[in-house]
Amino acid sequence: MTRPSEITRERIMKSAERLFAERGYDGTSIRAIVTKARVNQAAINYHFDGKDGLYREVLREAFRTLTAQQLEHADEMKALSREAALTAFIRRQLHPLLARDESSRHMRIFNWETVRPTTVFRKLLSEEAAPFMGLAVELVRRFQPEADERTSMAAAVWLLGQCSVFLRNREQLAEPPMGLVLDEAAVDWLADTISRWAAGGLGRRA
Amino acid sequence: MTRPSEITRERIMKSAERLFAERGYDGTSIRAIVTKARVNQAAINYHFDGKDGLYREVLREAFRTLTAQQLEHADEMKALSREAALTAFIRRQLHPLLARDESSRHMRIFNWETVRPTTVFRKLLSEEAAPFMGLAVELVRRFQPEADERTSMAAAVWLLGQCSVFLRNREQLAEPPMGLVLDEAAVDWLADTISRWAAGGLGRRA
DNA sequence: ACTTTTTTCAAACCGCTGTTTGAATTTTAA
DNA sequence: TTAAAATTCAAACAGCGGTTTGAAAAAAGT
Repeated sequence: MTRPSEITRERIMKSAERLFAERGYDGTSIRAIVTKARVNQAAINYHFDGKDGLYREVLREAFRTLTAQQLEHADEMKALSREAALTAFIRRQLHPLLARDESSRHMRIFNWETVRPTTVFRKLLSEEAAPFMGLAVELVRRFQPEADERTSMAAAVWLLGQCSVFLRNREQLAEPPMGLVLDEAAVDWLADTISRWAAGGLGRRA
Repeated sequence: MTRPSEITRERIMKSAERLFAERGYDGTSIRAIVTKARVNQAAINYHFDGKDGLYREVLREAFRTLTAQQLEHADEMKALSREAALTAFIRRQLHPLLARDESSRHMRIFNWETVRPTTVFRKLLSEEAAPFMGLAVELVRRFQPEADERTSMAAAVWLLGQCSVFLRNREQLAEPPMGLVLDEAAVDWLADTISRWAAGGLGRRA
């Protein structure tokens, strides 16, 4: 691997990540990417074997860093009470709301995939989502130790849905008739509130 | 209004609704629409003033029929207990899971909009979502009569999120590592389960 | 019956898409 | 220093996108 080629590779990846997050796969032209990255148009085909290949790389990277954020804290969560662990989990899920950083871009790329999943994405999910889902299932199991597998899985998905609806519709929620502006303080409040509601729901007998 | 022109209008609308639901706005070409509808290509520009105009019509229609489904039952819900009303509401929200009918297509069209809302959609939402959101807020208020406005709104969104995560990710959820196959029986179970969890969460002190 | 309006139609237009090409340039290795 | 490999580059290619056009056909009005 030579140095200069790595540089253009990185420039392309960075620009592509931003544009894919903003406009989605179809909405992003390779001309837009190479202009932003200030590299030649053919570079994408040379380094990534086409637009598909580039997208695959961006997707893998996004998935890796997003789930890593939760998996890193798996151990310390075991030391917490189930309520505290739940709050910590939800807070981390809501993290993309706090900053317009890498994590919020990655989240947006995923949102595009939920409407019409690419085969690349489907495969990625079925191969690598297990650890993350395991974490969520483990968490809800602490509230419902006697629940069967399907119930636990549904509860985990249910929990994630409570977060994703705020992540996904942030802009819409800020406007009327909702008027839910999610600034930093509001996100703190939201994380606590969701935790309480979720814990209340799971706490009762299933 | 002449009869034959109404017929081609309807054919275009029907085909467009299906294709927009399946592939989204950008993913649907007017050539695909006119082929499916078996009308001339220029008909879209003639009847709808372009692809944008056609999409606007489809969107309005989808929104109208979707929210109508809940609003129709607003009165009878007042006669039910809060728990029963919640279950009925959630069951109706999950209805697109039960049949591959109009409602599930309309839901898909909306899902496309959540990633990158069209200005048409933004306007539609801010103008016409109030009655529907009002219904949801009213419902959660029965569990938390003392809650402030922001909390009630957040609770309503929270509630909708618990449903939409299953609506949106149906296909993904069926595959490993989740393995949640949502057939008719499973949807019944899911509606009950979500209602119980949501009621449990809202029931406690906010 | 005839005129006017509405509606359909095939063809063309023009801009944008992802990819390919083959030569020029740079980097690496001997 | 020199030969080979890797990388960059501008240009062209082929196909699809939404829209426009102007004439033909059908329908409505008189």
